[in-house]
Amino acid sequence: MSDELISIGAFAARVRLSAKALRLYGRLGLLPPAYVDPATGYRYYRREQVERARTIVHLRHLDMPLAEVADVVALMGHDGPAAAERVAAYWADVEARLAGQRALVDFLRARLDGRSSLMSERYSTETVDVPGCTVLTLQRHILVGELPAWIGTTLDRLTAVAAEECGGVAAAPFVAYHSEVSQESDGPAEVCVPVRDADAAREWAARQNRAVTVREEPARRLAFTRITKAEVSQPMILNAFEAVERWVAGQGLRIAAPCREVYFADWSSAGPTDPVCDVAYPVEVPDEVPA
Amino acid sequence: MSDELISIGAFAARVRLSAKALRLYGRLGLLPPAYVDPATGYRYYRREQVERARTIVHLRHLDMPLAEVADVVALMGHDGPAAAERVAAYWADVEARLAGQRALVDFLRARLDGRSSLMSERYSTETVDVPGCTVLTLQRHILVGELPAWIGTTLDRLTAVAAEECGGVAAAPFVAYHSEVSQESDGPAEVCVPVRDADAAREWAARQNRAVTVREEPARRLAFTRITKAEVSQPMILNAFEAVERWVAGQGLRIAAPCREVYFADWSSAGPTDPVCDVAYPVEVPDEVPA
DNA sequence: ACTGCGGCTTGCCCCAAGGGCAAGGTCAAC
DNA sequence: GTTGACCTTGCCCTTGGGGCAAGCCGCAGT
Repeated sequence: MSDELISIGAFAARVRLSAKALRLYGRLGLLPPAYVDPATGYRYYRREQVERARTIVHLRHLDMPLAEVADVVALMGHDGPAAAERVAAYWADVEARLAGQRALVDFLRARLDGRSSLMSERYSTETVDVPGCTVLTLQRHILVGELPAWIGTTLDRLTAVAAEECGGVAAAPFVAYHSEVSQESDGPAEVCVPVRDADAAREWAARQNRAVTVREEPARRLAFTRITKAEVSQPMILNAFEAVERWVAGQGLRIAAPCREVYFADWSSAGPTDPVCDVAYPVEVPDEVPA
Repeated sequence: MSDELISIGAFAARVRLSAKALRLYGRLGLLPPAYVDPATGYRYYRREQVERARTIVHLRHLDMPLAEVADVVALMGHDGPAAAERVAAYWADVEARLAGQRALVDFLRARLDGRSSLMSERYSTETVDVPGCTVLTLQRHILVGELPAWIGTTLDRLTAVAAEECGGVAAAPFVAYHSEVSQESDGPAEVCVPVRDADAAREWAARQNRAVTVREEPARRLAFTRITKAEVSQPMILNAFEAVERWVAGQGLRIAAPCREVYFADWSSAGPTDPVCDVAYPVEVPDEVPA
């Protein structure tokens, strides 16, 4: 009762796929034909393969990549619940990405509508000169979704190292957004913690042979605006960056280095309306410019 | 103050794009450099272009295709609210697609979990022989999202034509899912309305020169299960199709033609729990098979 | 002025997930 | 035996870039 072979066209119609897609899935081992005529190369399928094919179709309708589809259908054969969980995990990722995109839609609509001109008045900007220092840094390419978590854990780690090995934290830690030239979705971000004992830091870094490096951060003049914990989130924080940038342009100043977020307060003990962070752009100091 | 030219690398860092992407956007006219050195081909941008570039970046983060991004930024210059509305419309489309995918996730998880084996008992399947008839048909490639609306309006139109021009509706209208060989996302669907006066139908169709055609539908033996109005929706209806298919396979029968939905009740007056539709597969009649 | 290094240019090939078409071999019905 | 529908492989096309090579360019140090 199951020994009937179905040609690729008939099978394609049954599972609502194109023959081309079936050939692709066969090549990838995702859904190999039950039998291939060695003389003619004709592919033949069996009725039992319909279920697997339909599952693949459904997963593709969720825009799941074929590589992940392959994992799910491999699981499906012997561990249905695990396969179901894999699908759930995939979809949770999608929903998470979507939450960010939804916020971005609101932000963009407001901006395009011209309503954001009101917002720029909320961000009062001023400048401050900060001395140079030695910083412990960790840099990484990262997507917006993981940024907050990564910043949190990395700040904690580097702060602990600074306290134990480098004479303590010398000033407020900050995150610089380099984005030197390439970016995959969000350019390289760099967590920086100023330390008191530069030599100890360099020694420690040499011993560790890790991604953590030590460098000199020059003295800067920063144009900055202070924001609350609630405002430190995508895409709200973009308003702050834009406001500072507009202010800098309006003052006739020039941006000298990548933008940064300076975390001067303790994150975990702050409430949503407490100021915790300065959104800053280093600007050129006139004296620095050669006459 | 705005006459400073920014090299592509510096500009890329400012707006968090790759130089490659900037070159692409320039070629597409989306964000052409303010100046291109005719001798060296070097591209230079201006600070004023940062806003446009950032908008493009945000729109791309929404996975908006560049062609549509081009429309939005073109609008942005002179009609902000229109641009904002375009973004809103785009996002509404995304959310609509997502609603369907969410339902599909639930369906798939249940199926992979093995919970759907219980469901197959809900669908009691039987067979019925229906006589051949002449049908007025309209066929179209369509995506799942538009299916219900298209079926509704097309059924109404063809039913009206059948009543006025073809001696009336001879039997329950149905929708056949051909999916002959190609499908873009959901294969060709065909709305069929049986008519009493075959000759009048053929004449009418010839006069109309439209997409509506007339054909003979042979006598069929249908394996079917009856579902309620609430169950006629993606992806719930898939359970019914699968149940029928399993029943057919279990009986040792063979599917003879594409599956169909037979609408035997008045759609608009039916409540959610009223049966309105038979989900059916034509099966081979043993006598038809040559000895 | 020379030299080096990093930035910039174009051009080519690569990815997913197939669609479309061409040239040719096969199957099944008449 | 022939026709027409079906199947095969192979090639180029899509979107939105990434990566790399070869070769120019600009700026800083000497």
